[in-house]
Amino acid sequence: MHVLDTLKERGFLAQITFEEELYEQLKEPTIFYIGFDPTADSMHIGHYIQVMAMAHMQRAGHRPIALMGGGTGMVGDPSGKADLRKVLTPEDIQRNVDGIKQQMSRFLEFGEGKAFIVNNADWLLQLNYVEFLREIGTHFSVNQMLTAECYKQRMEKGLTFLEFNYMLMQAYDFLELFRRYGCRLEMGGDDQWSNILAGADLVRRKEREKAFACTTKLLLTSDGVKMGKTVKGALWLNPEKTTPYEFYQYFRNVDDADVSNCLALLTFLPMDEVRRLAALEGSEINEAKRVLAYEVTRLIHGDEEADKAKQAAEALFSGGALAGSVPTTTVTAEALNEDGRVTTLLAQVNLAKSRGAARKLIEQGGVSIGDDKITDVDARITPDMIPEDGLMLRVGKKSYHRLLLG
RNA sequence: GGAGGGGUUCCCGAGUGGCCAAAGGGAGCAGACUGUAAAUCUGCCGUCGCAGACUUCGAUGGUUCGAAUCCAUCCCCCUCCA
Repeated sequence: MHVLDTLKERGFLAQITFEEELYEQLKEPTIFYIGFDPTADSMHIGHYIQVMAMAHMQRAGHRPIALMGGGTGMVGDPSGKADLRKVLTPEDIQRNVDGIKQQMSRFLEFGEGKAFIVNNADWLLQLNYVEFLREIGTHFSVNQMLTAECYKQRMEKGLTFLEFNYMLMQAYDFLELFRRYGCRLEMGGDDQWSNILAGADLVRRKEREKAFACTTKLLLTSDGVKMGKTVKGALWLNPEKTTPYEFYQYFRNVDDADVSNCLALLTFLPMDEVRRLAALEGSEINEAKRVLAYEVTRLIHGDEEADKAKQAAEALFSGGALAGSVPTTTVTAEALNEDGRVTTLLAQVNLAKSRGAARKLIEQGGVSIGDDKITDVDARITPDMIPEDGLMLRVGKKSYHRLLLG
């Protein structure tokens, strides 16, 4: 199956340039790239979808370049953004690049003739302003740029010249990657369409060679909101930022309408299987959600963590035995004797933001100890209440924390 | 550079001297109902908290018994003109 058809079938593709020609091009091994801004030391779920697209491409015999935006990061992409990004130090960027590369290596093969990483700081930071204007600037029409969708929002709010240049820099990246490595295709999120298109155009104009652009759909919920937002912020791939259990639960709880899309985009399950699972109705769709949550967790955190998360979830929600992956805190008898109030403990283990918040949760009937709902705001936990295998604190239906006596 | 209009709690947006921790909506959290879903209904929703206390309305000063609201200066944004 042609890789474009694979990507289409799974719902990755949003826009493509010269579709026919690109089909032909991809019949041969092709070097392509996707850019990532190394603004954090971990990817989140939005990046992950890009990496999945890269993985599909690599499996089809193409060679991925992951471009780190160490240089463009110093300017900041204004597309859809409200504020300037802060400038990162070279050390920050290196650390972030390392973190991201490590996460990517689960999905991409790096090495000789395989995927590789480059940083656009290597060429962008030493550009000469006048030379750049004369070589690149002449190819951009301000009139056209101003009509680009990605600047629309900023045209109403205000756009600085600094950010206005972002498009030129990103376009220049493509040209540079073409010159250095013969890269012919840039992929990216659909919000990058204008920027990506500008790059492909630039290569065609400067080099009179074929260059292509295609964008992937953004991971949106069926309401059109960006997916991957949690109480704590983004849904990160780094287990220290988002635990495998939280990660599992996020997908276990997706909206019915989003199951099909997530399965296709975020897992490698064959499409026949995806269609079968997505067709399940009523409460049966929970089966599909279990598969989704398990598969995605497994791909990102490995079999072992996925098993733990799954077991923990099943144990908690079907009232079975305690499992290993629930967040746990060990408390001493002395500490409990001194202040064993439930409000204090909830705040301590982060199930509630503060004692005041904990108090409100209890007042609303949202807190349980073991299987008993608490109604008394001043309830206490004493050392003898904690059994050998721990005492389960619960807020709402989905947040658990186990107390051990130590 | 000139003229006018703005900056309010996570977001949108009311509030023009005490009744304002600040309407309304959205988001979020909790409860009921469910399928660990959605929709709906209910409660919470600045911080810490038993009461109560403390800090917010672009910034800094001032007027006043009392300011998000009045005055001065400054910063930022928008519109029109140059």
